[in-house]
Order: sequence, then structure tokens, then C-alpha cells
Amino acid sequence: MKTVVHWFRKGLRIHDNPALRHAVDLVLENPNETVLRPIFILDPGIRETLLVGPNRWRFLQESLAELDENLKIINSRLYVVRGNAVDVLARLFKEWNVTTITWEYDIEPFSVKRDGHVEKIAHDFGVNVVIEKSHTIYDHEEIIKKNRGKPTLTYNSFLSIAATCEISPPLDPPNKLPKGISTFMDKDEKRDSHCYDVPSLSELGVSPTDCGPHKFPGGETEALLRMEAHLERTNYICTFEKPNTSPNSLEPSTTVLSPYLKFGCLSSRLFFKRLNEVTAGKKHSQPPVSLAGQLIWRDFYYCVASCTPNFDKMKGNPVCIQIPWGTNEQHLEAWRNGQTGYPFIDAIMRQLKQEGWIHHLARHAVACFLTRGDLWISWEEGKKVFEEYLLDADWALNAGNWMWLSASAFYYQYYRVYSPISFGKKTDKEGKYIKKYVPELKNYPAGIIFEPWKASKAEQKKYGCVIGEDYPERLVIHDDAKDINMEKMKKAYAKNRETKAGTSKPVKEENDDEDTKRKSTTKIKSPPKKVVKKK
DNA sequence: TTCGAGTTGAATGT
DNA sequence: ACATTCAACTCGAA
Repeated sequence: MKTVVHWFRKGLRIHDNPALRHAVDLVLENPNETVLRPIFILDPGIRETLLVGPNRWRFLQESLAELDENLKIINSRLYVVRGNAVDVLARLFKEWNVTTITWEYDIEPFSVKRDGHVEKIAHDFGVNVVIEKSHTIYDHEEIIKKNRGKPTLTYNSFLSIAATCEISPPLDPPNKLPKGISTFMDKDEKRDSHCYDVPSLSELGVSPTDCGPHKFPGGETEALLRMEAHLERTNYICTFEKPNTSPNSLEPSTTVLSPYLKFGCLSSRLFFKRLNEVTAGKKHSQPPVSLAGQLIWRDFYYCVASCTPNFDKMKGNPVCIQIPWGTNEQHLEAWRNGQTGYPFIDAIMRQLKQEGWIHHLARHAVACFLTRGDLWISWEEGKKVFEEYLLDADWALNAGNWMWLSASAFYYQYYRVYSPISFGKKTDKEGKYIKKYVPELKNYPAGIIFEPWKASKAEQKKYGCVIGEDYPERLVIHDDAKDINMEKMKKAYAKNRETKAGTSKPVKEENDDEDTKRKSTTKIKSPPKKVVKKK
């Protein structure tokens, strides 16, 4: 008996899964001599080093359980194998008599390295490797090639190149395998027929009491139901404009399909196609603000991340402006735990930790606060916290968005700073969101709940929450911190320009440098438009 | 080399 | 609800 293996990593779905379909079709060509083994590899050794909080472990567990169910529909099942991927596959290639292994291509450096190892081992064992791209809408190698070998650094340039690319149509789930075909049991299964079962929460080291409210269950079926429910809201889909959605509504103002896209429970190509079907022939919003535009943002970040070294770091990252961030362990912990003394910021951070999802604009507010706005702490620290708590934590998007918000890449208007007081007021005058997630402030009236330090001591006592005792004092005074940090950003940008000019043009013009310095420190209302060029 | 555009700023006007 | 001002960034098209 021969075995065809499909290796699930991301892409935890049976719909629009070309690598899975390829494996199934191979088995269907020769069903009497070949069996299908769809596997997921769980590495207990790596679990300690991964930044995954309880909520995301639960999401993964549920996604695997549903994947197993959905594979049973095509008369297969999921085999969860415990161990290190390279070791496990080297062993199984032999024990299972594997002829072909298929998987979905992934850009993350960890995956690229691991997959390279596996490919080499497969070659040694004479196993065919079939790799399909299906995690994003576009083929980014094609986009990079059309952009003269470089990643696009703006959305619009990505969009214009993407418009010239073909999109593969999403595939249906694979055909069913014949029922009751001869299968085989390996020696582990003979010893323990449950050895490949989907892990329980406790096997993943998670107790249900560690998890927050169960708002977003994992899995492909859940993903498709959620998508279709949103697609029925034609007006919502057609008028959707991301910047106009609320970061602090009590029920999400956006679809919350991101965790499903992250794990590949939902195909981005399918969602993209369905969105276009709903908006076709109707007046509708456009990228970048539309819903389809949101999916293109995802592709944008995947594309640049796929070809940028050290994309998740500042140092050695060619797209990232070098900024001399400070360190402050106390401030970082206060931010992480929602104890900054700014109710809007703290409410967001507590929602994140409890529920694993916060609105995109809420992410903006807290990310700006941690980095260039208030605390002057590196975006890499914030990225780690998001990586742990977010259900949708996605390597490329997380790093890309942190660079955006800290004005380290893609976004350069560092003088536009979110106010931790007024930004949230626009969409939640009453402060209902704050009252939910920072309940110690629940008796504060609308006018003052965004800045409770303004209440007199007597009022604070009356409201049952004294600032500095029952709720923390502000870590920094925003209006002061913002000005100091903006100056630091200005200097960092200037230095970055110098470095850039130095690497491309070795000859340095000293006089011009002096001019720039003077201009940047003195305020000139209307500098003369025409500057005499020195040669 | 120049210049317009950039998903989502805040404060202060009308 | 929308316009203006604030002070000023980089990318990429022209």
C-alpha cells in the first residue's frame, strides 16, 4: 500500500485547497493501491517558544477538530502527528511508504527554512513534492517580478500591478474518496488507535478557565457561515468604508473574519470572489477602504514580507526607518495589561487580552500610544504582545502594521498622532466601551470618563474610583509626550535621510547639511520656494 | 527634479 | 456634517 500525504499547516480547510485536491486526485487515480493521509504536525518542543495565548490555542484546537469533521465528509480524516516536522516526516516517508506529499506554500521565514529541509528529505526518500499557492489572492512572485524585482511599498502601486495579474478561481472541496477502501494501520495505530486524534485543549496546555468569552469559535464551517451571513447584508457590503467603522462599538463593526483568514479556515480568494459577486452592478465602495480592499491590504503585506529580509525587526530591515526607541519595562507591562491610566487605551488592551480581537482602529490607537505617540517603546515589543493575544496574529500583517503605526515604514506622516482621549470620543461619547472593559470607572459620567483625572478628589470618591488608588495615574502626560516624541521622530527621519544619501551618493555636501539642520530647529513660516543649487 | 497623493489626526472653525 | 489650519513625511509617477 502506498500513501499520499497532504500536510496541513495554514490552510485549515477543504474548500479552495489545491494541494489537498491534488493529493485526493492522485489517490482517486489508483484507489486500490493508494491511501490518503492528511496530516497536521504538532510539535510539543516548539510550543514553549511560540507566542500563542490560550484564546488562539483554543481557536486552533477547534479549527483542527472541524477540519477532521470536514475530511470525514470526503471519507478521510485528519491525522495529527506529534513531533518535530522534519523528524516526523523523515520517519513517516518510510513507514507509510509515501509516494507524494503536498502542501500549501507559505512565505514565513520559519516555514521557508523548514519546508526547504523537508523538500530535501523528500528528495532523498524519492517522494514527490507538490506545492500550491492558495493562501493569498495574488501570486506575489509575479507582482515582484513585474515591479522590477522589488516589493511595492505603497498600496496604489501594488493595486495597479495586481490589476494586471490573473486570479486563480477558488476550487470546490475535493471529490469524495470511495467509502470503505482498504486502509492500513501503522505500528503506532496498532498500539493506540487514538494516537493521531485531534488534541484536546489540555494537551495544548490550556485550561478552559484561561480562555476568555467564546465569541469567535474556530473552524472552516464557522468561517463559511460567518462569511455568508455578512454577504447577505448587501448594503453593509456595498457601503463599507473601513475608516468609518467604529473601533469601540460593543459589537464588532467589522466582519471579524481575520482569524479565519489567518489560519486559512476561509480562503481569501473565495471571500474576494463572493464580495465581487455581491457588489457587481451596484454602486459600491472601492479599495483601499472597501471590504475587498481589506483583503488586498493583506496581500500587500504578504507580498512585501515575502521578499524583505528581517521584516519582523527594525535592524537589518531595508524598508524600516531606524528609530532610537527607548526601553521601559514598567510602562510596557502597564500597556500590556491595560493599566496606562488612559481609559480608552486600557479598555482596548483589556478587550484584546480577554477576547483575542480588537478593531483595526483600536489597534492603531494603542500601537501609536506605545510607540511614537506616548511611550516611545519599540514597535517590536508591541508586535510580540499582539502576537500572543490576537486570534488573527499573522506574521506578515502584524509586523507590517506595527511598522505602519510607528511610522517606520509605509506610513510617514509621523506628525499625525492619535489622541488617547479624543479619538475614542468620536464614536462613543458615553464611554460605554470603557465602562464594559474598565468597570472600575463605570460610574464616571460621559463628559469625563475619557480623562478621569480631571474629576476632583471629591467627585472621584463619589464615583467610587479614586485615581492613583483604584485606577492608575497616567503613565505620561499625552500633550507633553507627543511633542517630545515628535521631535525625536523628526531627528530620526533626518538621520535616516542622511544615511540613505550617504549610501547612494558617497559625496556629502556639508553646506547643505548645515542648512537642513538650521531649518529643522528654527521655525521659518514660509521658506523661500526657490533654493539656489550649489554644484 | 518636481509634485501630488497618501485607508483611518486634532483642534477649531462654519 | 464638512472645511481649514496645523507643520511637514516619503514614494512613485510624470
